[in-house]
Amino acid sequence: MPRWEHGSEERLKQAALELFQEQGFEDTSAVQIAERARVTTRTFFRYFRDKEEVLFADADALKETLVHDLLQAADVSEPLRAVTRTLAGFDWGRLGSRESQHRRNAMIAANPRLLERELVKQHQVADGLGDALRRRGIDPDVAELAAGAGVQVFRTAYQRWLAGDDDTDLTTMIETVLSSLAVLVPGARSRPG
Amino acid sequence: MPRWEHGSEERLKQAALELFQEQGFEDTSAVQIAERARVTTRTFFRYFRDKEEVLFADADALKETLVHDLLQAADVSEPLRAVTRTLAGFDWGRLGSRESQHRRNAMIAANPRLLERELVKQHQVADGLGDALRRRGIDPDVAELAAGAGVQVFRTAYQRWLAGDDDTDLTTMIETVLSSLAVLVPGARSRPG
DNA sequence: ACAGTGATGTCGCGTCGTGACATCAGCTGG
DNA sequence: CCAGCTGATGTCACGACGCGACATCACTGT
Repeated sequence: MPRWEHGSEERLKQAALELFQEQGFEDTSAVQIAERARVTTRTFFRYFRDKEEVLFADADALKETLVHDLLQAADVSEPLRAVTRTLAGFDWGRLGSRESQHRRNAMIAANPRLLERELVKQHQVADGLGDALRRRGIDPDVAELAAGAGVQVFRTAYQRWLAGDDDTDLTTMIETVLSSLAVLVPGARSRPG
Repeated sequence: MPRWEHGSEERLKQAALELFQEQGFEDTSAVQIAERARVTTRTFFRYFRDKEEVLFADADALKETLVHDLLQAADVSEPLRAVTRTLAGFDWGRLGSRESQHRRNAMIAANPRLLERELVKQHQVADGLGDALRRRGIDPDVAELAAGAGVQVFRTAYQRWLAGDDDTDLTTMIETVLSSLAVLVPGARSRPG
């Protein structure tokens, strides 16, 4: 097998993000992206299902990583904590600076179609984590709920971290949000210390 | 203001559901739907944003109802229970027989685009319920988590009810799932009785 | 030199969704 | 009864989307 340059995908992604930044997502067409990357429109759609998918190119790999981490986790006797620990353990800086993640987030929030896609990706992560928990021997219903709630907790913490009013660590943020979940559950008592 | 027949919307909806049933969602075009309803394609898109939206025509009204119910709820001191009670209190039979809801569900599950839309609608319901809780004086973070978790619980219960292996009541199903959530939270003890 | 393979280009097509304007029915005041 | 208004629908044109089918070109190993 030849060592293809595989330059197109990266160039397309780069071109798309630039154009989204310059003129917004809606007002950027696949044709424009392809032109800037010096390929055909057809080629664009070979690499990306649709325009939306460019912004979520890493999501699938991210999911795989998280699932892998959870499968390797030392202790899953408390499923919800195992999930949040897994999410907290990931190096989110790999996805770019907080500033750039913030811009990406704003763009997604501003566009219904992008918001849909984001929810799907999060849902898929939750699904994957739930499946991982089941493979670790957790009861199916509990696994699903733990994964869902865990992702929910993370989402809240992540949004707060993105807002960046204070400089709290993402891990700490997750812990804070998680602890507030305890008061939700009937019969729960707040954690000591 | 004239008493318009307003027949088009209902006819379009009817035609669309028939065609989806007959030949699947993907293989049905807006043109076909419009033809069967004896209107123009343009008219179809005046009533529905897109093909997907036909299957979620009632979702917005449903959300409003649920939000209204939660705002009127007697007791929200336990936010999560308030949410699940609200969801359990709704008359889901209004959305059609369990059989027809099951078919609708299968169709959605089989199509990525429809799945996206469904997640969005559920998310909007959770958003609305979270907002309602906030207006009832619940702490914002707790409100968001309670709404999210509540919808999550409901979704699990609903799926199980749809599957219909046993003939358990939806309300009972919700209660069952909810009780299993308790074991998730660190420091929680299971409910007595 | 040759055939094989994978990325890309080319062409054509049906669908999607919308803006702009025309039309037609019914109602409303004179 | 006419004129004018209003809201639903039709008509037309258009750009964007996404994909199937096939051609082409670069590079590979033998």
